[in-house]
Amino acid sequence: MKARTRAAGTARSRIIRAARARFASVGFEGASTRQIAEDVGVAQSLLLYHFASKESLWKAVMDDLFVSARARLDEAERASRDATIPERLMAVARLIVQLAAEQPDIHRLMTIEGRSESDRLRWLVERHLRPIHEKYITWIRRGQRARLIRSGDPVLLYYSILAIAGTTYSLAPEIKLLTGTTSPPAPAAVEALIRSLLQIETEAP
Amino acid sequence: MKARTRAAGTARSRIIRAARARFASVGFEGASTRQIAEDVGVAQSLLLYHFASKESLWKAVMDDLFVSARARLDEAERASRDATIPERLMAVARLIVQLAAEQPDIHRLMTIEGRSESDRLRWLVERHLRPIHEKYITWIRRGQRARLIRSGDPVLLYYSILAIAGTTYSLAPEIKLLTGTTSPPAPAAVEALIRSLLQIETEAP
DNA sequence: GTCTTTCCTGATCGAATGTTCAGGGAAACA
DNA sequence: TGTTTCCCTGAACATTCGATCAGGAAAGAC
Repeated sequence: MKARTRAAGTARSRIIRAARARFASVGFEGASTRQIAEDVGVAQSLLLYHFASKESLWKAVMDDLFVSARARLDEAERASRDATIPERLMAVARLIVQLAAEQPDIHRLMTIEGRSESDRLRWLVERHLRPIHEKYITWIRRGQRARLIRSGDPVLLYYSILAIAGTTYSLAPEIKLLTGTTSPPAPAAVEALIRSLLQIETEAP
Repeated sequence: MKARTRAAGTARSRIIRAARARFASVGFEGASTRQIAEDVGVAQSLLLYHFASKESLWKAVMDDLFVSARARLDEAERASRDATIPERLMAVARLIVQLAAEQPDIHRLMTIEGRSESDRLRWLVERHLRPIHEKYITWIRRGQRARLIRSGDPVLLYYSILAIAGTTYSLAPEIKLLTGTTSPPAPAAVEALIRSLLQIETEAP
């Protein structure tokens, strides 16, 4: 039956999607494979058939996340190829805000893992984070040399961009409880904030 | 014996300190009472003698954290009583950065809890967050009316301050792995960034 | 048809989870 | 000197954890 094959084919990806949500909300240690399996509606042993271990599942979640994110980042870079460095950086920042708004899980997963020097963090840094981060930190440095971006530690500036973009959407539940606001800020507002932060002049019309 | 009484007196607070570290690094669900007890060097059943349950322990950790934080915030407010609104806000921001640098656990705990609408988050919002946040969001609004602070959603601005101050120090392990830098940015640098964000003019000398 | 491969389930393992409880031992009070 | 109160421990509880394994059902190859 074709439906069987298709259901089997999607089972793996549905597991990844459910696992991402669980890992993002309760962390790696807090998430249970049984819970994830129940979310998907399959047997718990199926998770360990598709992924050798809980840790393998976590890595698969991260790979899935970053493969698509990096593809879109590359696209944003190509599209802004002819712009100035600060505007290229803003193009990337815009996409980061957009990604954070679409999938707040990304920032949640990152902030959960980034706080203790674990083997998982080491894996994540070497496999995904370093290639991305180092490039944009270099961009910031170049923009600063040209006096088009505010001075200061480039790493601090870069992580501030991630922080603003991420927390705005990943802390939506907290903000909702606090203010009653159900709709999060528009990406354009967050982007404008980042522009203030970097002290990048708005382009002349 | 006096030493006995004193050791007993500190046992409770040592448990709170160890629990804070565990909750901050692996989250509520991921932390185990046995692990915490082992960190302190006491029997696991002692935790449930001092605190009725794991959740009570978590609440005690949060109370301990916010009682001292709010005391220092009040002090910062009093010390800047005669300044302008933006400068009062910056005085508070300076303290927030300082707190984040001293105890990155605070931001870790908050970002772990703030991402899912749980009973614990509801408790935290009503008991601690609302009284603090609403006040400063009002300050921002007043500063905006006087055109001394950049326009835009006050809640977004407020959470951006928290985000920059917090992630800078709570993601120290990630940044260390990425850059090799062992010493985190100076609080003054982070404060200057927040000033840019809010577009608050530096005081004339 | 049979054979092989792939996907998936149920039962089960030892270890670890939060919680309960009976009781020990030191200090405080009578 | 008893007696009560307060810290604290060790054993035990049922439940849940990640992981293993035998085997079944479906699809494709021959």
